[in-house]
Amino acid sequence: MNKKTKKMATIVDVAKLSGVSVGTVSNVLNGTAKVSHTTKQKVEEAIEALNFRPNDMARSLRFTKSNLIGFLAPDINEFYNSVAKHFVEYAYQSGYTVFYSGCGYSQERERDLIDLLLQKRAEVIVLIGGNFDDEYLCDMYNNGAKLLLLDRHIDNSGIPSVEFDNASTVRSLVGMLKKSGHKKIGFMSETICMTNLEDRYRGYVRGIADIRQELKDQFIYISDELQLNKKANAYAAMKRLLSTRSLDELPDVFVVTSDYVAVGMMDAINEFGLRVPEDIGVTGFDNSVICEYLRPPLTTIEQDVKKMGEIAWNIAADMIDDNLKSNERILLPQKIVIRNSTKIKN
Amino acid sequence: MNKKTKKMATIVDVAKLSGVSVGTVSNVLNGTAKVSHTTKQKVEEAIEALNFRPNDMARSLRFTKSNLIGFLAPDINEFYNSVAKHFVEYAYQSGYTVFYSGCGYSQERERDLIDLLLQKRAEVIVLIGGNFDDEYLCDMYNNGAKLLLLDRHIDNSGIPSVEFDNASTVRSLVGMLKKSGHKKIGFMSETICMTNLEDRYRGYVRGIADIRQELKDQFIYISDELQLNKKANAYAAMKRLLSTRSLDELPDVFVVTSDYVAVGMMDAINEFGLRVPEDIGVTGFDNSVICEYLRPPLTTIEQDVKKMGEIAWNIAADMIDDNLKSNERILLPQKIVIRNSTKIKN
DNA sequence: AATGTGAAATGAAAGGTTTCAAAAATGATC
DNA sequence: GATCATTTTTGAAACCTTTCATTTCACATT
Repeated sequence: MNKKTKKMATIVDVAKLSGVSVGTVSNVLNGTAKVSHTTKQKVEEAIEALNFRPNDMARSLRFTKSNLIGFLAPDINEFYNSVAKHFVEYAYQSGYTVFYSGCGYSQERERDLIDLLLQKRAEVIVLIGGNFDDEYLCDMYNNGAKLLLLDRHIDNSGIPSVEFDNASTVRSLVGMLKKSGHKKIGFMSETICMTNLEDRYRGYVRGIADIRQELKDQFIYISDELQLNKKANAYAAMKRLLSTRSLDELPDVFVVTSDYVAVGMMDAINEFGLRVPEDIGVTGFDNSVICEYLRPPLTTIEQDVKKMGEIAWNIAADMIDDNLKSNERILLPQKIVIRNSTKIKN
Repeated sequence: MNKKTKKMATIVDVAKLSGVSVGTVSNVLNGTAKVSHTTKQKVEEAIEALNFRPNDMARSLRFTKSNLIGFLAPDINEFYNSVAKHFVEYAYQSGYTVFYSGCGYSQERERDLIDLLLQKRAEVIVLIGGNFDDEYLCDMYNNGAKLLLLDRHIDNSGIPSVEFDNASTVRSLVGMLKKSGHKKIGFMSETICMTNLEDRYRGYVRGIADIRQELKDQFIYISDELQLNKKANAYAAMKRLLSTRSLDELPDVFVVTSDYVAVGMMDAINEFGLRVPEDIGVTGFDNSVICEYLRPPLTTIEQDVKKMGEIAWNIAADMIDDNLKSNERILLPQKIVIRNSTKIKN
């Protein structure tokens, strides 16, 4: 039994059925002008009878206003979801609809979606994380597109952004690790393809300087294999490290730029019969749900996703009203969550 | 420095700038008719110069086709996200845009969003899980709205659905638990407010019958406090159970309808100095990422979210084409993932 | 030079709304 | 019942596309 597409009633149908003009129907719909009680009733009955709902495309066209916000992430994952969730909440309360989509880490897809959003006349496009095509973005921006960057920025582009203060946080993390008994502090990250990773690395470098140590190449492990499938690839990478080097050639703690990379590393460390944190400590990034359930629980960096969502919306709202005071660049603090995957200060 | 909203160029602007008619511009845009090489070039230059992008609202209006699919979930969480992600992937490949949103567990919000989607003339509205207002849904459906239910169904409504075979799976889970040495099998769930929970409960009842046991009220714990904040509330509930009853008045294993409820329970059990699974075993539902990292790792039910996304899209596509053969109701198998939170058969 | 042909370009209508100036209806007043 | 003031209602224009029946153009044939 097929379900046939029935064309929805239009305002004209409603007008005909209730015997008034379309203008009047529109008026009762939007309360834009006084309508006599009896007329109003007739119209409402007709609307009910025809199950009429105003066509949003026609309305938006008429208003030249889409009420649409785009929210693009490289992927649908825990961190991006939480930010999106809060952002959407605020937007919803202000009567905006958010189109939230991942891009599957494909630059082509990203451009496709931005284009789609531009065609849909999205009023702001929010881009969180990822390695979008900077040049394309600047082009769009200079052509009048309203862009907002989250968890990344583009130097000298004028595009507003909301970020976490990765550099400062990692810098203090290094100091904290030193204080709690770690001697040789390493760094493990996927390829530095985003500004947040740049900042984390910069923070590491500063932190090492703070504690008067030399930056040692062999303590720094950066690889693009960690970009996708973080856990499995980190596991493999760590196994490789452990089998080619002796313990004292290795750091006794790693600052790691992702919780899931940390998880993979811990798996490998355990498999070699070594202990976390006594032999090698590990930290993560994001404070994902798993962190507290790992054995040992993972020391990590918590980011206030709700705050980010809220501030992002405030800026977006200002952009919509052409009310953005300046080319905002906002830095949000992070929080170091100390658990047992690193030595505890004694 | 404010960024002013600049009105985007229209097809008329392009036509003017390139000195041709709008019809011609449209033709080069869509390749709908032959356009001479020189004209085409002129038009393309103008498009480039004006950074023109066709207005999607106007197009959709003209076509009376939105290319939009709604995908509504009660909340943005791991399970719903994964299904949505795969669904979106397929939809994208077919040129459809998916509006994915959570409803914050509010029925009012659900209706609001369905209404919005109807106004946007979404071609299909997919509803996953949750306790949507059945009557409202049936009304909409009978008025011609194209609805697709995921992970739930409505009896005799004719609304197509894709579900997991919860009843069968839980039934065999009970059998398996018995075989591996558990004697007293309990059931813990949030209030049975969705058909998937009903089915899980039904499976439990059948499973108990299979192993020739009586259904015991005191082994069945169903409470609406487990609906939100699952982990924390399950922890509290389990603590209450453990402090008011002796071990032999309690089941020696619980079939639990959610991973996070199981997590909370395990926390409480540990706090009482009891062991999982020796004293009390626990199972979960969904195979969330945390499951394998819990100590002990959690026995749970894995659901093939990719398959569900794929089938859902196929049905949605058929609905769009008025091609749905019958009032489909599809049942997908689940997989029991045995880990150490339950005794292992010896 | 007139005719015929096929290719290219045009322009008005349609899609569903809202707006607003103008028209119509109502009611009060003399 | 004519006039004026007020309240309701109307209907066409506008928003930006696409479509398609016509028109125009360029060129070849007689």
